[in-house]
Amino acid sequence: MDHRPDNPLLLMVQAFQKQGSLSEDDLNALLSLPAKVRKLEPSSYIVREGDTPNFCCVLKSGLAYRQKQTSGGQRQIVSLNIPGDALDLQHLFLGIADHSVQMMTRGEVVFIPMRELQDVVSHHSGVARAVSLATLVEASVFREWVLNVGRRDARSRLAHLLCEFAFRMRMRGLASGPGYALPITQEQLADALGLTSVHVSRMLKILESEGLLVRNKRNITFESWENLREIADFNPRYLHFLDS
Amino acid sequence: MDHRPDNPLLLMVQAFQKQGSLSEDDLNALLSLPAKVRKLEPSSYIVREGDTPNFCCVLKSGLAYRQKQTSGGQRQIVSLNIPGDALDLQHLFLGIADHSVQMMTRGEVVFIPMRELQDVVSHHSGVARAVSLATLVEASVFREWVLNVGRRDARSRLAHLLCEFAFRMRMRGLASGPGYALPITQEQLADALGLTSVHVSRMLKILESEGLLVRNKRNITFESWENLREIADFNPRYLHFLDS
DNA sequence: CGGTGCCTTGAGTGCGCTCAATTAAAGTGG
DNA sequence: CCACTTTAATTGAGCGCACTCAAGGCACCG
Repeated sequence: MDHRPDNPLLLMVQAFQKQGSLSEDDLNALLSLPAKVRKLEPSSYIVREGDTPNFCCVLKSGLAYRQKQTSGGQRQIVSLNIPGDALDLQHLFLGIADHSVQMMTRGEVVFIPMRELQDVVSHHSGVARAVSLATLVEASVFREWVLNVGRRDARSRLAHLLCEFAFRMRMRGLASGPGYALPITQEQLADALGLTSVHVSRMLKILESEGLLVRNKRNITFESWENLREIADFNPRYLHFLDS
Repeated sequence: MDHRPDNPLLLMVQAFQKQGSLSEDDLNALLSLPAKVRKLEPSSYIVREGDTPNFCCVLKSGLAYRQKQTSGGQRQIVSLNIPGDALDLQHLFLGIADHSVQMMTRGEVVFIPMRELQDVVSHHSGVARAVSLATLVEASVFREWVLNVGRRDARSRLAHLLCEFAFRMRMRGLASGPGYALPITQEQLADALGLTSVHVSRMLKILESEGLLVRNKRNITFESWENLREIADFNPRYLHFLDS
């Protein structure tokens, strides 16, 4: 049992606990998992499409993303990940990675041997439940992204991503004030939105000129969360925060 | 135990078995679930966004889809479902529905009381595994859709959807020849692709004029699967068919 | 101090949209 | 079975959102 506040899996476990109940036993099993922490540089790969990973990993600090590419090399970021997120739970049951996982910024990743995690999952129904819940919420976010990319114009689409990011950071207790750092290049933002970086630049300028946010280097401050939420058409229901 | 060939859950169970191993015990538990079959008309709702369903359902015949809408009423179809698909496994763990499930065509749906299914899942690890696998494959499809809608042009995007549909039908043994019925309106196709029905009509015409497919009412025949696959940039890896 | 990466801005283009009219097909009821 | 209604598909004309290409600015870093 390892409840030390610096346990590398603590953030993930806290995230699990916010969503559902873990027994004392589940909790200990998770926190006792053998875990190796590695510091990684921006854009280093954690999983490559085509791999069959023998580990699962959890983001401890920094930001990561998952991406797919067309055969023509067009990139689409399909997920942004913040500290506490499990980065590849799918490999517990799926063999071959269908997409790549990469660091967005410098940060730390916790690697857990697949076998050990599988054991814990199969012997602790509370953990199994938490893992299922996490993957289902993730799937819900994918659906919202399909809607976002498919049906919202560039301005709303960008605003939606900003709202989602802020909301998730707050859900996890990683942001408090009206602003947050967004250490993402506009090109990455564009790849997450199905846009070009040029257009993202223009849209950010527009949002700023509308008084919805203020930029300072890569820090973003929301000037009017309600107005931004409105034009983003952001409804956090799909994040399933506490709907048991 | 109910192995009769007309068991309404047979198709789903067969789909599970193709992906992984179910023990005799798992199998019997699934096939013995109380299940109520209902015939439904096109566009009737199975789940509405905001509901908290107390059942899980499986498509027995016909086609269904899942959709989300922007506050402005723009519709995005996020998933097409074929016979044997579970339509709302997410509600096993998530309370409030974040999207709607609707019939595309006339068809039959099997309703399973949530409680009973939860019991089977928690007492049969093979079933739990199969359910996890199914939801993870589903999530993988969502990711591919984000890529499809975000980064492919209209022609490839449409071709990709056609390829995916054909491939999945074949995976499940529901199509054999070079063609298949596609009982979907062009407007629904458009809503699945983030396009307008007008443009879908034009793209279908182009694909036909390129000799890639032939249309006859709503039947589509592939004239050149390889060429269509190429311009669709379709790689079935993301469907995780038999990669254990 | 030059190099490099990222962002910004302008000018011009084009893919997919809107609006609208027409045709074709599928139901529906007498 | 045929007249009528409704729904779906096609086609044209024109527009606009987001793209491409390219130049220039700014910040960070060796």
